[in-house]
Amino acid sequence: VPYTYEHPHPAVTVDVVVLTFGGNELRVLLVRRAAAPYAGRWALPGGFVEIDESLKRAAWRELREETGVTASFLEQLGAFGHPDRDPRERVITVAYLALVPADRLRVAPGSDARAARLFAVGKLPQLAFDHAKILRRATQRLRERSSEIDFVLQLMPAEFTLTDLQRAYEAISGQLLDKRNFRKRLQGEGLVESAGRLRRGTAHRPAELYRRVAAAPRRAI
Amino acid sequence: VPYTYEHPHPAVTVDVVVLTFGGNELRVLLVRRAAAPYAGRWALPGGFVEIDESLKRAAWRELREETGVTASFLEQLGAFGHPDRDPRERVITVAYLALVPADRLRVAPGSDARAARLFAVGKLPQLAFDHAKILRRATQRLRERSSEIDFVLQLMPAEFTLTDLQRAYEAISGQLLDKRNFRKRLQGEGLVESAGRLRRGTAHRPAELYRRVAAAPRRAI
DNA sequence: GCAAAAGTGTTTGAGGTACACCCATGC
DNA sequence: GCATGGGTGTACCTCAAACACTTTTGC
Repeated sequence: VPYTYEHPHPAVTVDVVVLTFGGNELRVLLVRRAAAPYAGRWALPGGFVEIDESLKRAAWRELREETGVTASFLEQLGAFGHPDRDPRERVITVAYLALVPADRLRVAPGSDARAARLFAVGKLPQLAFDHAKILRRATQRLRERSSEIDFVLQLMPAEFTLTDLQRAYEAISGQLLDKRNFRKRLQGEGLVESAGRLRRGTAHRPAELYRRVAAAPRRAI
Repeated sequence: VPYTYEHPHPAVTVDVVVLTFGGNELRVLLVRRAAAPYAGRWALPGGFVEIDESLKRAAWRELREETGVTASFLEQLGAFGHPDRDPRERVITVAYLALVPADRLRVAPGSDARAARLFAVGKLPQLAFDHAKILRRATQRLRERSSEIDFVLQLMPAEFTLTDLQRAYEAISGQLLDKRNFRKRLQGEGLVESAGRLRRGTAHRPAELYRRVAAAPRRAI
């Protein structure tokens, strides 16, 4: 069934930058393209927006189809619409940033049997389309907002040590922090709480495990 | 000439939130819709993206067509794509924020003879589509970034007094500032310079006029 | 001379930054 | 017992906020 319009219409897609933190570095989820254009290249997961679904819902659906994950955090980065960013036809994409804790991310390619993998943000292969540009925007946004502690907390697994959290901060902001100052800052926020357990099995003093505080208690006036 | 596609394609528009400052309040440029839907309602200036122009260029073109102005500042706010935000067909819009100095804005409706007017952001008529939501996003963005002084400077005319500038700040941020602290802050930035003239004709001591410093001198490392 | 806005420095407090040592565990 | 990262408190410094009086003009 062909669809006809009086004026030319662009196609609209969503692309999702899925970031997580593991192995002491920031990682992004990429899928390998099977079809042309850019067959064989790595790309951000994404796809066409259905005609009756909202943009955010489309991003959420694509994310689930490709990763089986419901992101704890999903925010729009903006629209990218350079006229020849796709060689087939005019395609405008709306990019989203998803933050996913490492332990909730099962990189099992979804319905379409494409390869999917995590890459360290520092060591990327060449990407399809303008996805490198989109990814730069995503990491920039993350850096800008990394001072909001609960932003970075979205990347942490269910239980983590304060040193784990500090490493994530340092990787994102690109600068080293003082351990005592970092912990002092955390105390004031009340966004983490002790899990009451220790991480055993290390060749040194075991670290206390923490978890996110469930519902961010909004401060009253 | 009809255009046909295998899958349904949404229409894509740009809408521009043109903000300026005058009469001691923040103002937005609106146009009155001639045609259905929402005929007679006020709306943000905007229109369809041509098939071979970039999003920013489309925003820039629409802005010029409606106001005859080349904005000194134009930044994307994001995409708005709720499935039934337009009753005709699925329309996804990419919203832009434009900041224009009051003295450069000639509200002369462009080629299409629609009425165009400035409205105080505090006293708006009912708007077409989801434009109220887009406008809220715009003023929020402005507020968030009003701490960057050159952001607010984009709203000022060629020559202004320091009190004018302070009033603009206060209207945007919604809180009153201390005159001496405000001026102290400005000195450190080096973003304004004296125009060497005074604003005469007031019933009190005349104020010194200032202007923006031309090219923002990026600080060296 | 009176009303009205312009212009100008100092003090204080809060928050951020720098910094060093003992502790608990595995091997 | 030694190597390794975990955990803790204080001094200083910088920047933001509070605050009042004199000056210049038009009428």
